[in-house]
Amino acid sequence: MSRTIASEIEPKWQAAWEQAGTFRASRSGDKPKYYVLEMFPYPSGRIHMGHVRNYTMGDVIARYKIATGHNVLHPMGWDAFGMPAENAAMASGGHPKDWTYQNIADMRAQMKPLGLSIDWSREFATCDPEYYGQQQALFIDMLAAGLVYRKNAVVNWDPVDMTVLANEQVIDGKGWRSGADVDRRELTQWFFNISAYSEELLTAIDSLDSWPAKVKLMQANWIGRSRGVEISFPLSTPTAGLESLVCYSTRPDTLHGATFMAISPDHPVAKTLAESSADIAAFCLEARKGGTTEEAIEKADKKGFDTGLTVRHPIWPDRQLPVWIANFVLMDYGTGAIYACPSHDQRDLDFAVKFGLPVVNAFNMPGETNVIGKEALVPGKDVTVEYVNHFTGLVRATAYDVIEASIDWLEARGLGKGQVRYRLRDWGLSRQRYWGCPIPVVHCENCGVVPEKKENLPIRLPDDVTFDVPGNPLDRHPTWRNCACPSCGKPARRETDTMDTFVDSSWYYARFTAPHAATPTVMADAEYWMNVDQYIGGIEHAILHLLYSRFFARAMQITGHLPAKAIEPFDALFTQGMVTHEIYMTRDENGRPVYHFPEDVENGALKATGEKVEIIPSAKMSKSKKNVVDPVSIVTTYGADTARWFVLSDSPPERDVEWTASGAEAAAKHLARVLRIAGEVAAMADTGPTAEDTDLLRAMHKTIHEVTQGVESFGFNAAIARLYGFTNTLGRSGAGAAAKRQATMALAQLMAPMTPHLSEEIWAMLGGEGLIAVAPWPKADAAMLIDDTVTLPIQINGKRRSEITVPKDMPAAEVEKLVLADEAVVRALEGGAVKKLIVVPGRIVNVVI
RNA sequence: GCCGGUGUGGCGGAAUGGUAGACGCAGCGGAUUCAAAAUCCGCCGGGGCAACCCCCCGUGAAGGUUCGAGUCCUUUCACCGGCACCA
Repeated sequence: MSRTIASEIEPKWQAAWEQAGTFRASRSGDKPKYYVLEMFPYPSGRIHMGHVRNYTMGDVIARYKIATGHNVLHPMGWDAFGMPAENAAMASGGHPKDWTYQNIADMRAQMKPLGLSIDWSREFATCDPEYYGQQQALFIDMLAAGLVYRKNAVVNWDPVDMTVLANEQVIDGKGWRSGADVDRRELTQWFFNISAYSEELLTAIDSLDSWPAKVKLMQANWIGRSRGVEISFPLSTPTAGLESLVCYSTRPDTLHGATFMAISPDHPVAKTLAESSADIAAFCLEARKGGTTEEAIEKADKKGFDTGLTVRHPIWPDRQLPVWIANFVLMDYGTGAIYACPSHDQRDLDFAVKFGLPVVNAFNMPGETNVIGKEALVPGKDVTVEYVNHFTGLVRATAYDVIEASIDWLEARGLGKGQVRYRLRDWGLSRQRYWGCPIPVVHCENCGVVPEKKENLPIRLPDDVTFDVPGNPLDRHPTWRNCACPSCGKPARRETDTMDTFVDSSWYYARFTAPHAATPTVMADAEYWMNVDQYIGGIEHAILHLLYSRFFARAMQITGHLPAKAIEPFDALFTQGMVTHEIYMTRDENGRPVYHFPEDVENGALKATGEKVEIIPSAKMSKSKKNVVDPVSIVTTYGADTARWFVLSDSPPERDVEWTASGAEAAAKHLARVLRIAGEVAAMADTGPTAEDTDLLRAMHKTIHEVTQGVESFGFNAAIARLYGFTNTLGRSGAGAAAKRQATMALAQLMAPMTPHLSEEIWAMLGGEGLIAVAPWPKADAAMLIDDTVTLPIQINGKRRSEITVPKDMPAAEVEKLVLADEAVVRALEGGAVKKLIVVPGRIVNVVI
């Protein structure tokens, strides 16, 4: 049966939708628009179960919205630039372009049998010149609007591959590909000034009502607003043209405990001192090393160098604090200099202990001499602290109030300046890579950096490149770099950096509204289709992709490419869980793990040899662990509807779902059963109504109500449970042919978003009009949702002891009488009195004795 | 370290403060069959009872609010996720 569904029914209906243009979106009609979007895939060449789950969820929403009278836009594209294509080219000698487009063709062919309601006419890949040319236009507009700039930045440089590496590509200080020691090199790079929008991006989070709280929190933490104060400490000897060291502190209340200053090895003072001192130069070089990876930071020892300089404490002029260069002070946060208060900051304390610097407890009451041990004293912001604040005089307040009072006190005396700072940095977009969108600027000896003329766009990637030598092929291409200056016309050189691929995915949602336009967007289309009503994707994009997209929506508004209402591009966001699977493992003769594909294992043993396998609990499907199930083989074996039904059924969509062979089998069986029941109903002779008609129709209306609620609230697993229940009812019902036919057609409709092919088949079998894909969603009759009688549980002292069945509108007084006459109640009372009797109409009764 | 989330049968998971365990998987029993597959029917948290009834216990742990708590509050444990030498 499932073979039939897979091989005959599914292709038939896919062809029918295709022919009818069912999912072609157009900006017309008086229906409300609805834009549903799933995060577009990277064309790796194979779809995986995670894709199936993601796109199925979007498809359920899209199909449900079509049925409820919306004009739906549901597009699909390819996030097609990026390193894997270049790596493949380096490994196999092919071309990234061929590799990518072949993968797209393969994946599209794997995706189409899923029966998704996608408007394929809007498909594009970000590596299409038509797309990246418009991205270049956008870049030029952003450059003109001051949203992009160039500056020197310290980057991870792989000297073998001759490229910049992202932090996560540096492992133990070595390049992940080359294994070479990574340098920290200062290069001129392009940046989006996203940090200028820190406050805006932070406060606007509040408006994202239909985003998961978790994602909003992660974004807020990433932006990392902090309130503090800038304080100047006069230097004993002016250095690097500076009279004093400025530091930023969020804890000015601890100023009394300041015992030394620490500056970053990259601080101008440190750099100046390094020029005249080989020791300092050596120290700074050493301190800068250590890499930027997480482990490296975790393990990093405190390193320090006493410069011999001192600064004067701004409040107590008799105190001179030594200035140290310290490896734990970062140049790109705050001012690159800190005053250290070891008593109230763990890092400062660790440093002080290591280098024998004094520790003064700023929170001591007069006369108290509380000594700080190995742990710094750090009160919570809401905790009331009791101590003499040595300058403001506040004695007992929350730490938060003390900090605010300290800032005010310092400001009033001109000693400090209250400040708000953010963790968010500007977004470096330059990549020394071939397979990305060329940055459309030209370097001219006369005119400097000049944006390319828009009529010259797209600046295409040259096809004739080689990957046999490391480095950026654009850099060493014989002719590509040569061009005429757009401003003066003299010979000039192109920028050879390409854009971070996150740029490509930061505006594709807008491009889908007019995917083939000669401008980045068309205002009328954007005005009509934006915003994305429902965006669906993995939690792994909670921060960067979504933050960048929010920034781009603002940038595109400033540059006139999006309407004001699209300032937040995604009205609702849903982050779905992963598809997981058990891992099957044996060990080789050396005890090393050997993993096995699920299809090679049966009943806990290898099919081939019968050797028992170790079963490791379910984890994210991964090729290296071989715990993968190929959607293509599932679709071939069981059909797309089975795969769709299963990935929706077992777990709530935001959680992980474990793929099991028995679960997939069960899904296939169930769908076959529904088809069988429908066949029986279709073949039923009309015998007239029976006594069971009403029961069946009541169940139908309840199911309509509950499934509708489930789909509306992303409760797909609960909706499917209701559909199972209704199928059981239908299968056992002795209702007449007409009622059964009605119930079966409703079942098909309710299942249609999840199992569209099967539903079309049943719809046609029972004489439904047109395609079920466009049939109006069934409505629950409110009157049919309420039974004539209700069964009320009777609790005695809060424990269920009995129940009574009464007419639905029986007055409470009469219910009480019946309850008091109930056998279980009488027995429990033993002739005693009822203390209290609670009747919740239509719900429950509680007898308190 | 800071911020957040989640803990319910053998398993995945249901449950607007109102009958805990819907629905599915696995398991057990039965029907059908020469037999199997497929299908259909039934049972299925733990304990007490010969047994239906019935009684006791049960949503990580301990308290609390309430007629009534998986759900609300306090404390606590475990696991998961995000951020992090961010001053």
